Amino acid sequence: MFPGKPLEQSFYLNSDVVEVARLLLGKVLMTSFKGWITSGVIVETEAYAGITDKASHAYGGRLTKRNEVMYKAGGIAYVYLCYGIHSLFNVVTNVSGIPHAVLVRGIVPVDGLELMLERAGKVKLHPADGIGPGKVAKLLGIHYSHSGLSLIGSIEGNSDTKIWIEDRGDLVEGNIVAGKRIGVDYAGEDALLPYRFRLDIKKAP
DNA sequence: CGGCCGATCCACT
DNA sequence: GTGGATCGGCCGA
Repeated sequence: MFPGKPLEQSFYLNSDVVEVARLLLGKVLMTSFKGWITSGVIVETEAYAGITDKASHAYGGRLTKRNEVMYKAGGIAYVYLCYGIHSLFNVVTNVSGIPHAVLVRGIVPVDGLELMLERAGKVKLHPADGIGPGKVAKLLGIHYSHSGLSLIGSIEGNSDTKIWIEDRGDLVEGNIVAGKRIGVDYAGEDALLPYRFRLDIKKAP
C-alpha cells in the first residue's frame, strides 16, 4: 500500500547534519496511530548543529530533561513544546553523544488527507496548510509526548504509535533553496548560517 | 520559588 | 502589521 520503506539508521548517523537537512527534502514523513496513517512530503528543514551552534537547544553542551534525547544516536524523534502551544518535530542525527538535530518546518500532505483536515479543523486543504513547524506536527498528529520515539523499522512491530520517514522518489519536484534559519535572532552570528532548506515547488502531488 | 520567554500561529485591524 | 494564546524550561535570587 505504501511502496517506500523506512530510511535506515545509517542515514541518520551521518555526521554532517546540514547534509541530512538537505537530503530530507522530498522524503515522506509518516505517522500511524492505532492504524490511522497520515503523511506528507518534507519541503522545508533546518539544521541545528549541536554544542557549537548558538541556536541549538544543546548549545554549550546544555543537557536537560527536555533535550536529553538529542544526545542519543540518530534515528529518533525530538519533539518539544514551543510557545506553550505548538509541538515541533525534529529528527535526531549523528552518533550517540553528539546532539545534532533537523527541524522539519514544512510538508505537502499526501496520505490520510481527510484525517489531516479534521486535525486542522478545516474543510479544504490549502497548499500553505502544511508550512510551518507547528502545523507539521498538528497535521500529522505528532505531540511532544512522542519525543524519543524511534524512526527506524517502526513500520514493523505492532505499536499503536509509529513515526517514520520513507523515500518514495520525487513526489514533489523543485529547486533547493538555502537561507538563514527563522526565529533564532538571539543566536548572534549563528543566526546567519545558511542552515535552512526548502524546495521551491514546481510540481506538487 | 518567581518570573521571563521561546526553533509559532491565527485572528483581527 | 500586530498582539494574544499558553506552559514547560531555565536562570537568578
